[in-house]
Amino acid sequence: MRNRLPVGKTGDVNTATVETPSTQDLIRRAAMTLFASRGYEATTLQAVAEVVGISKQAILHHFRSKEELHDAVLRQLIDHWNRTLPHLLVTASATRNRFDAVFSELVAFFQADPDRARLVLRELMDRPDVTRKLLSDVIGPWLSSIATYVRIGQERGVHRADVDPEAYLLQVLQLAIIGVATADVMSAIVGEGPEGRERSARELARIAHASLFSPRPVA
Amino acid sequence: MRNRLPVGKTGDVNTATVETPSTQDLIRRAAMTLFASRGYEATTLQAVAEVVGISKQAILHHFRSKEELHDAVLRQLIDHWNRTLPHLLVTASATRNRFDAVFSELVAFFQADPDRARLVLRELMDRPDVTRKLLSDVIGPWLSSIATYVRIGQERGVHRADVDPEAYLLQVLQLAIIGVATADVMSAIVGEGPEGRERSARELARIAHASLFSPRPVA
DNA sequence: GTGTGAGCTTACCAAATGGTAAGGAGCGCC
DNA sequence: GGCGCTCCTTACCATTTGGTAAGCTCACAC
Repeated sequence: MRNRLPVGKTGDVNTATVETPSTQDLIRRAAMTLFASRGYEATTLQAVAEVVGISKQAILHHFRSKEELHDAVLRQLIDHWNRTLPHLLVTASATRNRFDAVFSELVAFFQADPDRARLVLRELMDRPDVTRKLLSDVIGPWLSSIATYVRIGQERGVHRADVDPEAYLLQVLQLAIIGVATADVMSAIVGEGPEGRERSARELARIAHASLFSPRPVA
Repeated sequence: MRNRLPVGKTGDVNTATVETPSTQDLIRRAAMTLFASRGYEATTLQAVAEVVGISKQAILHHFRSKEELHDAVLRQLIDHWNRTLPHLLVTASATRNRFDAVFSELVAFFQADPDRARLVLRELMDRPDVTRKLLSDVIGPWLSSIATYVRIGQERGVHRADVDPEAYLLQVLQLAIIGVATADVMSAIVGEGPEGRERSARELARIAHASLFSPRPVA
């Protein structure tokens, strides 16, 4: 028997302190990594089990099926997003240069765990119709909130008049996602190792910025 | 027995005329679609066979293994790219507004068959290390050629000085790819049906343009 | 007509997959 | 001590997977 630490009745909400991660958590994390890097179909329960160091059936004890595990992983990602959102928006209103702050937070969210970007991308490709709704719900509020901000900027002449706020934000979001998801491959073309990634990241920020803000009249 | 048309010795280079597609072609096309939409692992030979309307073993008659089929599909895509490249560059030098022409050609290449974008994206995610080399070889020349063009524009002051040409082009390429690959899902958020796609496409072009060209001094 | 060979089919297989059934080990509770 | 519960294991299973073997059939060369 493993994992018989004083962890409370398993299943109750974590009591905030940093505990030894439960087996469920370990499974979720391993599955996340594997789903993200190999895809759902290509990921076997066996592979997840080996990463965690338990038997395949132990997984099926915690999650009734592979699909339920998949759902759990996804829900965790969404939860994380929703928990990060407020912080992101607070950053937005607190800073002078709001947009750059929000944008770097957005990129940071995915860079903090590239599996997030990869997983989102996989979902977009593997289950377009399901993901469409999901994405609408999850990023919809975020989108219209920031879009409003962009529009205000447009009225003030700070933002380019020809920007389509929603479309623009979606493109930026896509860039952030694919940038992180394929960072290893794509940025390697532009330069070896961290240098390439650095250049890619910088250029990404530059593009997002330059295509939003009105050119300063070089007084 | 099927496909016993006057198709010449199978395997010889197509004699240019529009022929009844060979079974090999049909298999390749079906596989392309399935690989692109479901991924390599999730695509079974059985599924390909059903699309084509033959038995699974017929596929294995034409391609020694699933992997060989995969290679064939990829090679076809690369060939197509290489055949389109010259046309793309000719367009570049023939037009006044070179960049916009090249860019729209690039997008058109993927839009002409969204499976191309999806497949590239899959490769990037599923086999990063293999794809890194491949991509370097395939788009390397294209990249440095256009990068040079961007640099010339920079010297003339037409292009923004702070653009990192290679990094910029890669970002734009990524945007084109993901834009097409996830068009259905993402653009649906911005607007229903073709309207959303229209807005997304326009915004994509705008971003690429605005982040490259120097702001016109609004004389 | 008689090979010859490409194109395809039926029959078959070992391996791996997701999932079920049943049972054991350790803990808290009475 | 016995009960019950969670956690996990071994045993097992039907199905599906990519792939092999062998043979049928038609078109064409001779």
